[in-house]
Amino acid sequence: MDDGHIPSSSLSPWLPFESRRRARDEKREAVLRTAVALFLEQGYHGATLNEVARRLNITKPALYNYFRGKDEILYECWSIGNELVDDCIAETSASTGSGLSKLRKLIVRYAELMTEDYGKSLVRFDLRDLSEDNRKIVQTAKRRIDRSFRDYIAQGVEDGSVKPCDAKLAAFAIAGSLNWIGHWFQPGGEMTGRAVAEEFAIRLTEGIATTATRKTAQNAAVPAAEKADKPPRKGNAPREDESEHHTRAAARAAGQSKRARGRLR
Amino acid sequence: MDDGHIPSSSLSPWLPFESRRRARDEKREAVLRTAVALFLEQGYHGATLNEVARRLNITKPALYNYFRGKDEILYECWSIGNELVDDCIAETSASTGSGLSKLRKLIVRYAELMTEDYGKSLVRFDLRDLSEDNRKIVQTAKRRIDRSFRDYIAQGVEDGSVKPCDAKLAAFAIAGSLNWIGHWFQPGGEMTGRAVAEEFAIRLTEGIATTATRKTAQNAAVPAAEKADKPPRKGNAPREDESEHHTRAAARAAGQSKRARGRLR
DNA sequence: TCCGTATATTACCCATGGGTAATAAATAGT
DNA sequence: ACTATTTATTACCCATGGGTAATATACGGA
Repeated sequence: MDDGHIPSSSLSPWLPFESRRRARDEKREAVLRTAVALFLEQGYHGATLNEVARRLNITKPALYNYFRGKDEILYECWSIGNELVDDCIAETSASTGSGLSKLRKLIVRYAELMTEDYGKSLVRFDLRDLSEDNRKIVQTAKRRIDRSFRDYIAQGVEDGSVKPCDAKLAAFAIAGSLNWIGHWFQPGGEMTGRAVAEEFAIRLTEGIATTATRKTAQNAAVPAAEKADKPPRKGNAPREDESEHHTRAAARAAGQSKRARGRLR
Repeated sequence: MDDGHIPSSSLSPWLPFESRRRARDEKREAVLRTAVALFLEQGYHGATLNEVARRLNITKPALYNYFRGKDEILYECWSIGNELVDDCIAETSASTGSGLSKLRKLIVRYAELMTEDYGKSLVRFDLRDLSEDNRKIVQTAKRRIDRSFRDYIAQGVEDGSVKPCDAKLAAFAIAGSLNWIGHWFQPGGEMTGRAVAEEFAIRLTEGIATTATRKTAQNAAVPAAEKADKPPRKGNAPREDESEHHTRAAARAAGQSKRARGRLR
């Protein structure tokens, strides 16, 4: 095909034919930045390592100095996104306030993440393209994220900031809206990622909050806990959560160690 | 690999080695049913035509009697899903009631679709795997779906059944939750597709509805034009949608013609 | 200046799987 | 029964792209 792509020398540590003495990690990250952008642009299967390399002014085999293979690059992209989510969760958990307040904080942060490349990689990449081991790590981490949403909702129900509701379904509904941002948002539109995030934080909690948040008023009349026709479902554990043991620390540690170096000579 | 898959003779018109005299269309549809299931199960790129054929007790080249290639099979799967959505929209548009009422109807139908294979194909398949022409068709259809959501919301704002809000963002939020169902729902869980659909119809409109509707199934919530913030424009009777009935038949017919036969000899 | 290590390049391999040609078997019409 | 048409099979082609081996070049330290 035509090589209509600009070498983008400013983004690549590999200057076309000059001194190449950058640090190793810097190069690794440059590969990932390029890869995640290309994967999002053309799809994992549509993107080739040759193209990744070309955009970095190097050749394909050079990539193997940093990664074991294509699927590992995919995993590393996802892993960075996951670390960013972990940060969101950590910050949110550390904050004080009602369950609703925490939920809103998490929504804002998570939503904004979905407008960025690494955030998108969390929801646009296919688990089945990963190796068995990495797939398990990802699945575990995804459950953890889901659990955070559920926990905040459940917490909100307890402290009265959230109307009684099925935490699981409510979390799915919220996460669905947020994850979808990663599919339709692209920078350069009418709204910034931040604006979308804040709007969503309001919109997605309007339905379940006990307190009105919109100045558009007109709602009022939202009693705290009127209808409890949805009993809490005690002791009916969802079958999908089985191995939640090692969550954050383990996932991160595993990720880090696994992401050590590319080739083992 | 192991061929651990059951021939599922009951689902395939091609009995292992017996009389094969089924009608052509029946076979075409059997291919699509098998393909959509496999694509969802293993991903489009992970699934091979050999495997599709194997599950139907035939061989790969036989598929080419019905389709031009793999990407066309993908498109046809998507196309069936799209017809189902068109039906949802047509039925909803044909109904009378407030914008909110129509929105809820559409949500219920659309959500339930997302729990079925052909519905999932609408949101799980990657547009970039389609040919140029088919991709454009899909994109256009997707915009049409998005427009339906927006229109109902806007209509609801006008007739007072929906709080004033950004119709575009609200539609994205709702569609996101619904589309996400296609990613997490799998039959055999605790809830049926129908139950999820109805719960979502309530939850997703709780935030924007002017009337509180908790757990009253989907009664046609009468807007009750008491809120004078946005006067309900008298003389704006529930828009008499000129019979959309043709939409369904026409779309299906068009679809049929377009996906007439596979090979042109 | 020389050497060892890290990093890049050129030139390959080759498994995979979509797609096709030649051909055989089944089916329908007369 | 004979023939034309449809529909299936066997046996292949081959482009693609991930991955590797051999080798060259740059760098950093003594």
